[in-house]
Amino acid sequence: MDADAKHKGKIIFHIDMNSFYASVEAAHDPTLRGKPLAIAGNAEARKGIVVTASYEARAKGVKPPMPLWEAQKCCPDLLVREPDFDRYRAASKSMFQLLYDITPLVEPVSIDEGYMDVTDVQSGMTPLQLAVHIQNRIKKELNLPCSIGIAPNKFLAKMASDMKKPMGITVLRKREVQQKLWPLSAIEMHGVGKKTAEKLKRLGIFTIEDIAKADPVFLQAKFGISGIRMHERASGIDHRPVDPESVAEFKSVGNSVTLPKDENNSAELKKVIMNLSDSVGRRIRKKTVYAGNIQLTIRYADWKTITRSSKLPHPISTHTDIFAAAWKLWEKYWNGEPVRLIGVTAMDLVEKGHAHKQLDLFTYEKDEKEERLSTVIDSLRNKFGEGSLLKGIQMGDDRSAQLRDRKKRGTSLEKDFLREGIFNQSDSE
DNA sequence: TCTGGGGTCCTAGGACCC
DNA sequence: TCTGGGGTCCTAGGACCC
Repeated sequence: MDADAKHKGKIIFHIDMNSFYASVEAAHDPTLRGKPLAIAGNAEARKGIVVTASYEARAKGVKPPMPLWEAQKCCPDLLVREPDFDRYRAASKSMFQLLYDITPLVEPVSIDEGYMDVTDVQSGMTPLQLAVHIQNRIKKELNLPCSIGIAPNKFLAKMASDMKKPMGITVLRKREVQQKLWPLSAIEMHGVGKKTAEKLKRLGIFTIEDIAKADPVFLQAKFGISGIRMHERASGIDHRPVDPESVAEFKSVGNSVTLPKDENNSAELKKVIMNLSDSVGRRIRKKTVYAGNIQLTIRYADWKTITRSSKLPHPISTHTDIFAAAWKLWEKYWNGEPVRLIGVTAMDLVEKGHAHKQLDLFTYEKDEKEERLSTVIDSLRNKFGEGSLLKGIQMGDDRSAQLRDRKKRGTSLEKDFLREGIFNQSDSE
């Protein structure tokens, strides 16, 4: 790379889908179009929170994450749909596929947003024309609206995509930072939330301009490394590259549930922890990683939340092992009071190939067997759905009885599936 | 009628080791 | 007799984002 190229500015896009879940539902069901729509869980199951609101709903004051009853109060004709994540994942996949058509330098950030580094894209178009082209394709082919920010780095691109919604395209040049960014209040800065904004106010800092003009040493003293970062970002500086690999680098995989009612029945709670362990196990096996650490989250009725984790002697991936670890934490730390939410998270994830390094042969073979059985059961479930096999897994308290049960059900059918080549099918999603 | 579920990153204290 | 000072690992909590 020559000296000129090194100093040449980058061109970064931030693509931000507008009211993504609501827009996907409207694309799917024409009767929802142009109406105030909220995507929210079941209120009876205490999941009645607005996750996404259409712009028509936002105009009436509906704003996630608002309790559904509150949303209905300010918008009586609000249409409500429960989230359909499979549908959103499919739409997301199509959307990113369109972006990959332009360049491989795409970094998905979440289901509905991502960065692109289009510096070296040879399209014969200006960056603005390219953005219009992308926005049009997403609208035409998927019937979904998005906003695009164009800037020399990720932070400014992100701030730019926020400036005009829905269906906006905003260019934010470095030299426009003072005029376009500085007037915004501090909380509008990506990375500054409610708590930090309040603390900034107490320090006499109200706008992004105030942050940029504050002494970075002072900010560091008050906010640590985040203070330095805040100061840089407010000045329009952000050196993070667009990293297409970052999607694959999972740090943790967890599942949690808010229970229909506050629960202190031990048997019920045990079932919940089994289910969570089961689904976390399936998800990490699908990614072919092992967990070196299991974390249990308990939220009590009064909203007080604790997390307890423990590093494992060796990495695990089966339902049985994950449950055993989570249950140990539960027995040690649950204070016996009614519980609102439980979560199980696999952390310290390691690639399959590196997981068994320091194990003796016996443990290794035992693990391989268990894991193979888990994989068989995963396949059976994919094929026949939940239910038939789940019973066997969830009922027994005795671990070896469970294993025998799984083995009996698994191995007899394992051959059939090998014959059908089900293990060679690649996972969708 | 309070307040979902999936994550990442940072901080801070204690244990432990040299 | 009045006791340093790093460095690393582990754990818990909290801020923030979508």
